[in-house]
Amino acid sequence: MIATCSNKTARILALVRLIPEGRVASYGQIAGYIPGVTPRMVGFALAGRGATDGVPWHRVVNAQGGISGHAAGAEQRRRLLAEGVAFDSAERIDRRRFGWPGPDPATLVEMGLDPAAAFALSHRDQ
DNA sequence: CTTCTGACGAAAT
DNA sequence: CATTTCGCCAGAA
Repeated sequence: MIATCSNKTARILALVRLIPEGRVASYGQIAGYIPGVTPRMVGFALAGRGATDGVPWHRVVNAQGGISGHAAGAEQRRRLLAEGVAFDSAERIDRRRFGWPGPDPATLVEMGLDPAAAFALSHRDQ
């Protein structure tokens, strides 16, 4: 039950929390599910709170499937490898294999979000 | 109250 | 492929 999601930050974290083990999502992808939220806000949400509390922050990478230059980058990479996520020679993750398809439409509705957004999102990426 | 700053993305050029 | 521009939350000092 996800209530009191007035804050965009809370919704972002809630969404990140849904990413299953062995899969990754991009900042932009997460932002895409929540109207009014930009990829930057996703980054801010994770950085500002040190969201290590039940939130799999390491499963959020940039649009290129890589880890941006941040302090916990090394640990992030290590955690992903431990989950079976592979990096190519350019230190990038193949989103066709490890990318998170997104949450179930029902879950989005439950969170007060629009499933159509997810549809548009999956339609965009290639 | 103000100012600073912090894990990004996409389109245009 | 490199560089620029805009988008505009939230917590700390």
